[in-house]
Amino acid sequence: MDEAGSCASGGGFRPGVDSLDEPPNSRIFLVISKYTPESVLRERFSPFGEIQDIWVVRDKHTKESKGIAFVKFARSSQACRAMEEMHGQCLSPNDTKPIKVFIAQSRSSGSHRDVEDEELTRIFVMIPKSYTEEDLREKFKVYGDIEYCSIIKNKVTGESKGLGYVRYLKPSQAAQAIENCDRSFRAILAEPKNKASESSEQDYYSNMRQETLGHEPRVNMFPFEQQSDFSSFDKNDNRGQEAISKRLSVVSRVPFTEEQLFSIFDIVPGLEYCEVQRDPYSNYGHGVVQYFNVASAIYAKYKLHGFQYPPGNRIGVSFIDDGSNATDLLRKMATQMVAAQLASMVWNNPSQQQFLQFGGSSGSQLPQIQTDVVLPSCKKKAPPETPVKERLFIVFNPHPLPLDVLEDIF
DNA sequence: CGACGGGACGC
DNA sequence: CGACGGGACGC
Repeated sequence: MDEAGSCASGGGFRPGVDSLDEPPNSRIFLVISKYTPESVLRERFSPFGEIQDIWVVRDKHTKESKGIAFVKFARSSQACRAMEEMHGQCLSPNDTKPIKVFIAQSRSSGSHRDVEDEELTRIFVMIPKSYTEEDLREKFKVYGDIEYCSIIKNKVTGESKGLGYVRYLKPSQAAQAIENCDRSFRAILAEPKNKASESSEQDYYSNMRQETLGHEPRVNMFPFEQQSDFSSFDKNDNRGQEAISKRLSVVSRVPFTEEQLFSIFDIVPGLEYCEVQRDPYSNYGHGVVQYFNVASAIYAKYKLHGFQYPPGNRIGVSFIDDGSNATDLLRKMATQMVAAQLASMVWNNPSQQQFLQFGGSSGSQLPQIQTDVVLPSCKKKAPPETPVKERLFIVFNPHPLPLDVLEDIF
């Protein structure tokens, strides 16, 4: 019997009953080479925790691997850490493609959509009514980097309803909070607030492409006139509890270099500096960028949070609380000032114009698209019949950036 | 007598 | 492109 593999943790795991996803989000879904055997998976994934089951999916008749697998861990935090560290890795030196790792959809859900970090990083807790956001942060910061805390309050009296949210940067941090915080908090993963925007964000990229399809690159015309496009500010608004600052935290499932980070965030004028933070315990890309002013940072956050870089991989952008808490009024003012400031900054900055003209010119400098870039959502790639010259805006070696995406950013 | 269980975000 | 087997039974 395969005792070790299928029945560990004191008889807690019983194949047959639907303990496949107990506790929730403790199983990962892998896209691997067809030639990777189970033994390699066991070897590479056991460091993250107690493996309860490994299953390489095979064709029923030919028994050939379909290049996908499931690994069930005892705890969600183990599965999350395995995902964070192994996504994009090569399991063997002669593998041509890096693997993909996602939290598996629960078997009952029936969906095969990739589970996004958005759904795995926010927890919902019950707290004493006396708690402030700062109290909440103090209690939960031991489990990881908190993006923001919020408390549900009576809208008129302002009194707490004893319910709160904590958003972490990484899924494993939220999972650890749920697993390890005092039971009295009744911590669970929060349901994503807006289901609608979730599905629309899924097509964010392709929608943008459609809007601008057929346009010639307009390197000398910036669509600053249509400033009503700031509707995107509301979409990601965190209801006042996020800190506003010049500093932004950037996370990604795919690691990035300092040069890549710079290239992305230098799109928004006013970038002061950026740095990548090397986390030895995670393969996640993690970085910090700082702008000269709050307005640029706000603009960068709301334009680049959820931005796909490389295509198919969403980066997460959040403010780093530097203590200089901005009030709602300041936030609104800053938001309104952003446009005007940006306009002048762009026009006054020769390198920015040069940057655009360079991108809009010829296809002579097209680099190869790197094959080691993990693209979780391949369906979002440009259709092959589209002329490459019109589709790609090559500034970000090694990752090309579609021009329409750039247009939208500006 | 004596302390369980509940739970959702201003568009 | 890349999503679901195997094994077997108690209040």
